[in-house]
Amino acid sequence: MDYYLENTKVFKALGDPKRAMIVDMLSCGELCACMILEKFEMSQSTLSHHMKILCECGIVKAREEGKWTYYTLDDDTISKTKQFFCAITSNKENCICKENSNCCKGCNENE
Amino acid sequence: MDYYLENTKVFKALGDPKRAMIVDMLSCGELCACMILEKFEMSQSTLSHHMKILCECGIVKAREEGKWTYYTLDDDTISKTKQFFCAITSNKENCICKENSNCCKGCNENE
DNA sequence: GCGCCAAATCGAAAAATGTCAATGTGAAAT
DNA sequence: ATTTCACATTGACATTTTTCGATTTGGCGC
Repeated sequence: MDYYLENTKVFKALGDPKRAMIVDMLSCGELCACMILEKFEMSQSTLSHHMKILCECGIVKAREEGKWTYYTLDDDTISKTKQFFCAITSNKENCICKENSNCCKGCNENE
Repeated sequence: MDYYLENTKVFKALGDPKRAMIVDMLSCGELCACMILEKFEMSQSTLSHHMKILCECGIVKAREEGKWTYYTLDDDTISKTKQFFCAITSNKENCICKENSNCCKGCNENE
Protein backbone atom coordinates (compact mmCIF):
# COMPACT_ATOMS: atom_id res chain seq x y z
CA MET A 1 0.00 0.00 0.00
CA ASP A 2 1.10 3.52 -0.84
CA TYR A 3 -0.18 4.77 2.50
CA TYR A 4 2.40 2.73 4.39
CA LEU A 5 5.19 3.19 1.87
CA GLU A 6 4.96 6.97 1.94
CA ASN A 7 4.91 7.26 5.72
CA THR A 8 7.53 4.66 6.45
CA LYS A 9 10.06 6.62 4.40
CA VAL A 10 10.33 9.05 7.28
CA PHE A 11 10.90 6.21 9.73
CA LYS A 12 13.50 4.73 7.45
CA ALA A 13 15.28 8.08 7.35
CA LEU A 14 15.14 8.40 11.14
CA GLY A 15 16.30 4.81 11.53
CA ASP A 16 19.89 5.96 11.25
CA PRO A 17 21.30 7.39 14.50
CA LYS A 18 23.29 10.08 12.72
CA ARG A 19 20.28 11.26 10.76
CA ALA A 20 18.22 11.35 13.96
CA MET A 21 20.98 13.48 15.51
CA ILE A 22 20.87 15.84 12.53
CA VAL A 23 17.12 16.23 12.95
CA ASP A 24 17.67 16.90 16.63
CA MET A 25 20.13 19.67 15.74
CA LEU A 26 17.74 21.18 13.24
CA SER A 27 14.98 21.31 15.85
CA CYS A 28 16.86 24.27 17.33
CA GLY A 29 16.54 26.17 14.08
CA GLU A 30 17.98 26.53 10.62
CA LEU A 31 21.55 25.33 10.05
CA CYS A 32 23.90 25.33 7.09
CA ALA A 33 25.49 22.10 5.88
CA CYS A 34 28.96 23.18 6.93
CA MET A 35 27.80 23.66 10.51
CA ILE A 36 26.30 20.20 10.66
CA LEU A 37 29.40 18.70 9.13
CA GLU A 38 31.55 20.18 11.90
CA LYS A 39 29.70 18.08 14.47
CA PHE A 40 30.24 14.72 12.80
CA GLU A 41 33.14 12.61 11.75
CA MET A 42 32.05 11.93 8.23
CA SER A 43 33.03 13.10 4.78
CA GLN A 44 31.26 15.95 3.05
CA SER A 45 29.81 13.64 0.41
CA THR A 46 28.41 11.32 3.07
CA LEU A 47 26.67 14.19 4.84
CA SER A 48 25.28 15.39 1.52
CA HIS A 49 23.86 11.92 0.97
CA HIS A 50 22.22 11.86 4.41
CA MET A 51 20.72 15.29 3.83
CA LYS A 52 19.29 14.11 0.55
CA ILE A 53 17.56 11.19 2.25
CA LEU A 54 16.15 13.51 4.93
CA CYS A 55 14.89 15.89 2.24
CA GLU A 56 13.43 13.19 0.04
CA CYS A 57 11.20 11.84 2.80
CA GLY A 58 10.02 15.41 3.46
CA ILE A 59 11.11 15.89 7.05
CA VAL A 60 13.80 18.42 6.08
CA LYS A 61 13.66 21.33 3.67
CA ALA A 62 16.66 22.87 1.92
CA ARG A 63 17.08 26.57 1.14
CA GLU A 64 19.94 27.71 -1.06
CA GLU A 65 21.51 31.08 -0.52
CA GLY A 66 24.60 31.90 -2.52
CA LYS A 67 27.08 29.11 -2.08
CA TRP A 68 25.49 27.89 1.13
CA THR A 69 22.59 25.54 1.73
CA TYR A 70 20.48 25.98 4.83
CA TYR A 71 18.30 23.20 6.23
CA THR A 72 15.16 23.35 8.36
CA LEU A 73 12.63 20.86 9.67
CA ASP A 74 9.27 20.61 7.93
CA ASP A 75 6.51 20.93 10.50
CA ASP A 76 3.88 19.53 8.19
CA THR A 77 5.73 16.26 7.59
CA ILE A 78 6.50 16.01 11.29
CA SER A 79 2.86 16.27 12.34
CA LYS A 80 1.80 13.88 9.59
CA THR A 81 4.36 11.36 10.78
CA LYS A 82 3.26 11.72 14.39
CA GLN A 83 -0.29 11.11 13.27
CA PHE A 84 0.73 8.03 11.31
CA PHE A 85 2.65 6.65 14.26
CA CYS A 86 -0.37 7.15 16.50
CA ALA A 87 -2.65 5.65 13.88
CA ILE A 88 -0.75 2.39 13.61
CA THR A 89 -0.12 2.01 17.35
CA SER A 90 -3.36 3.12 19.00
CA ASN A 91 -6.08 0.66 19.76
CA LYS A 92 -8.69 0.18 17.06
CA GLU A 93 -11.78 -1.91 16.70
CA ASN A 94 -11.40 -3.49 13.26
CA CYS A 95 -9.45 -6.50 14.46
CA ILE A 96 -8.85 -9.02 11.71
CA CYS A 97 -9.26 -11.78 14.27
CA LYS A 98 -12.99 -11.27 14.03
CA GLU A 99 -12.84 -12.97 10.69
CA ASN A 100 -12.37 -16.31 12.45
CA SER A 101 -9.93 -17.91 10.10
CA ASN A 102 -9.60 -20.89 12.40
CA CYS A 103 -5.82 -21.00 12.20
CA CYS A 104 -5.19 -20.90 15.94
CA LYS A 105 -6.87 -21.17 19.32
CA GLY A 106 -7.46 -17.44 19.65
CA CYS A 107 -9.44 -17.28 16.44
CA ASN A 108 -12.51 -18.90 17.94
CA GLU A 109 -12.70 -17.00 21.18
CA ASN A 110 -15.40 -14.58 20.09
CA GLU A 111 -18.01 -17.00 18.96
CA MET B 1 25.48 8.06 21.38
CA ASP B 2 23.53 5.23 22.95
CA TYR B 3 20.52 7.47 23.41
CA TYR B 4 20.04 7.80 19.68
CA LEU B 5 21.05 4.24 18.81
CA GLU B 6 18.52 2.72 21.18
CA ASN B 7 15.59 4.80 20.05
CA THR B 8 16.31 4.70 16.33
CA LYS B 9 16.06 0.89 16.39
CA VAL B 10 12.29 1.28 16.60
CA PHE B 11 12.28 3.66 13.65
CA LYS B 12 14.46 1.27 11.70
CA ALA B 13 11.99 -1.52 12.40
CA LEU B 14 9.06 0.67 11.34
CA GLY B 15 10.97 1.79 8.26
CA ASP B 16 9.76 -1.29 6.40
CA PRO B 17 6.18 -0.97 5.07
CA LYS B 18 5.32 -4.57 5.83
CA ARG B 19 6.49 -4.29 9.42
CA ALA B 20 4.49 -1.08 9.82
CA MET B 21 1.45 -2.96 8.53
CA ILE B 22 2.04 -5.72 11.05
CA VAL B 23 2.18 -3.17 13.88
CA ASP B 24 -1.04 -1.65 12.55
CA MET B 25 -2.68 -5.08 12.72
CA LEU B 26 -1.44 -5.68 16.24
CA SER B 27 -2.91 -2.36 17.40
CA CYS B 28 -6.30 -4.10 17.27
CA GLY B 29 -5.14 -6.68 19.79
CA GLU B 30 -3.13 -9.84 20.17
CA LEU B 31 -2.58 -11.99 17.07
CA CYS B 32 -0.89 -15.29 16.42
CA ALA B 33 1.81 -15.59 13.77
CA CYS B 34 -0.34 -17.75 11.51
CA MET B 35 -3.03 -15.07 11.40
CA ILE B 36 -0.53 -12.40 10.37
CA LEU B 37 0.97 -14.70 7.78
CA GLU B 38 -2.42 -15.13 6.13
CA LYS B 39 -2.57 -11.43 5.33
CA PHE B 40 0.76 -11.23 3.52
CA GLU B 41 2.34 -12.78 0.50
CA MET B 42 5.56 -13.85 2.13
CA SER B 43 7.10 -17.07 3.29
CA GLN B 44 6.80 -18.23 6.87
CA SER B 45 10.52 -17.79 7.46
CA THR B 46 10.42 -14.22 6.20
CA LEU B 47 7.59 -13.37 8.58
CA SER B 48 9.47 -14.97 11.43
CA HIS B 49 12.43 -12.76 10.58
CA HIS B 50 10.30 -9.60 10.59
CA MET B 51 8.73 -10.53 13.91
CA LYS B 52 12.17 -11.00 15.39
CA ILE B 53 13.17 -7.48 14.35
CA LEU B 54 9.97 -6.05 15.80
CA CYS B 55 10.58 -7.90 19.07
CA GLU B 56 14.23 -6.96 19.31
CA CYS B 57 13.53 -3.24 19.17
CA GLY B 58 10.92 -3.70 21.90
CA ILE B 59 7.78 -2.52 20.12
CA VAL B 60 6.33 -6.05 20.00
CA LYS B 61 6.18 -8.72 22.69
CA ALA B 62 5.86 -12.46 22.04
CA ARG B 63 3.88 -14.87 24.20
CA GLU B 64 4.18 -18.58 23.61
CA GLU B 65 1.25 -20.88 24.29
CA GLY B 66 1.61 -24.46 23.22
CA LYS B 67 2.61 -24.57 19.62
CA TRP B 68 1.37 -21.05 18.92
CA THR B 69 3.07 -17.72 19.39
CA TYR B 70 0.94 -14.66 20.08
CA TYR B 71 2.19 -11.14 19.52
CA THR B 72 1.14 -7.85 21.13
CA LEU B 73 2.32 -4.26 21.01
CA ASP B 74 4.37 -2.96 23.91
CA ASP B 75 2.81 0.23 25.21
CA ASP B 76 5.91 1.24 27.11
CA THR B 77 8.15 1.19 24.05
CA ILE B 78 5.50 2.98 22.03
CA SER B 79 5.24 5.89 24.47
CA LYS B 80 9.02 6.08 24.80
CA THR B 81 9.35 6.26 21.04
CA LYS B 82 6.69 8.95 20.78
CA GLN B 83 8.57 10.91 23.39
CA PHE B 84 11.82 10.50 21.52
CA PHE B 85 10.25 11.62 18.27
CA CYS B 86 8.86 14.71 19.97
CA ALA B 87 12.17 15.38 21.67
CA ILE B 88 14.18 15.45 18.45
CA THR B 89 11.60 17.42 16.46
CA SER B 90 10.25 20.03 18.87
CA ASN B 91 11.85 23.43 19.10
CA LYS B 92 14.62 23.80 21.66
CA GLU B 93 16.85 26.64 22.79
CA ASN B 94 20.32 25.13 22.78
CA CYS B 95 21.10 25.89 19.17
CA ILE B 96 24.66 24.99 18.24
CA CYS B 97 24.70 28.04 15.97
CA LYS B 98 25.24 30.14 19.08
CA GLU B 99 28.78 28.82 19.12
CA ASN B 100 29.64 31.10 16.17
CA SER B 101 31.92 28.81 14.27
CA ASN B 102 32.14 31.33 11.42
CA CYS B 103 31.63 28.72 8.73
CA CYS B 104 28.74 30.48 7.00
CA LYS B 105 26.77 33.70 6.88
CA GLY B 106 24.18 32.60 9.42
CA CYS B 107 26.80 31.96 12.10
CA ASN B 108 27.40 35.63 12.81
CA GLU B 109 23.84 36.80 12.97
CA ASN B 110 23.58 36.85 16.73
CA GLU B 111 26.55 39.03 17.56
C1' DG C 1 38.56 35.94 -16.67
C1' DC C 2 40.70 33.09 -12.78
C1' DG C 3 40.85 30.57 -8.72
C1' DC C 4 38.47 29.46 -4.32
C1' DC C 5 34.75 27.74 -1.71
C1' DA C 6 30.24 25.02 -0.53
C1' DA C 7 27.75 21.47 -1.89
C1' DA C 8 26.02 17.85 -5.13
C1' DT C 9 27.01 13.97 -7.96
C1' DC C 10 29.55 9.95 -9.63
C1' DG C 11 31.77 5.46 -9.24
C1' DA C 12 33.30 1.90 -6.47
C1' DA C 13 33.80 -1.03 -2.39
C1' DA C 14 32.04 -2.89 1.85
C1' DA C 15 28.28 -3.86 4.86
C1' DA C 16 23.53 -4.57 5.91
C1' DT C 17 18.91 -6.08 4.59
C1' DG C 18 15.01 -8.85 2.55
C1' DT C 19 13.80 -13.00 0.84
C1' DC C 20 13.31 -17.92 0.20
C1' DA C 21 13.93 -23.14 0.52
C1' DA C 22 15.53 -26.37 3.58
C1' DT C 23 16.14 -27.87 8.11
C1' DG C 24 15.63 -27.90 13.21
C1' DT C 25 12.72 -27.68 17.48
C1' DG C 26 9.26 -28.38 20.61
C1' DA C 27 4.33 -29.14 21.52
C1' DA C 28 0.06 -31.69 20.45
C1' DA C 29 -2.57 -35.39 18.45
C1' DT C 30 -2.99 -40.00 16.96
C1' DA D 1 6.46 -43.49 19.50
C1' DT D 2 5.33 -41.47 15.40
C1' DT D 3 3.40 -37.97 12.93
C1' DT D 4 1.80 -33.44 12.41
C1' DC D 5 1.72 -28.71 13.22
C1' DA D 6 3.56 -23.84 14.37
C1' DC D 7 7.38 -21.44 14.45
C1' DA D 8 12.58 -20.47 14.58
C1' DT D 9 17.01 -20.94 12.49
C1' DT D 10 20.31 -21.64 8.83
C1' DG D 11 22.55 -20.81 4.47
C1' DA D 12 22.43 -18.66 0.17
C1' DC D 13 21.47 -15.08 -2.91
C1' DA D 14 20.03 -10.49 -4.79
C1' DT D 15 19.20 -5.96 -3.59
C1' DT D 16 19.88 -1.90 -0.97
C1' DT D 17 22.49 1.03 1.93
C1' DT D 18 26.55 3.26 3.73
C1' DT D 19 30.67 5.30 2.98
C1' DC D 20 34.54 7.40 0.71
C1' DG D 21 37.64 9.78 -2.80
C1' DA D 22 37.36 12.10 -6.99
C1' DT D 23 34.94 15.04 -9.96
C1' DT D 24 31.46 18.46 -11.22
C1' DT D 25 28.60 22.55 -10.56
C1' DG D 26 27.57 27.06 -9.36
C1' DG D 27 28.45 31.29 -6.59
C1' DC D 28 31.78 34.73 -4.87
C1' DG D 29 35.98 37.60 -4.60
C1' DC D 30 39.99 39.18 -6.78
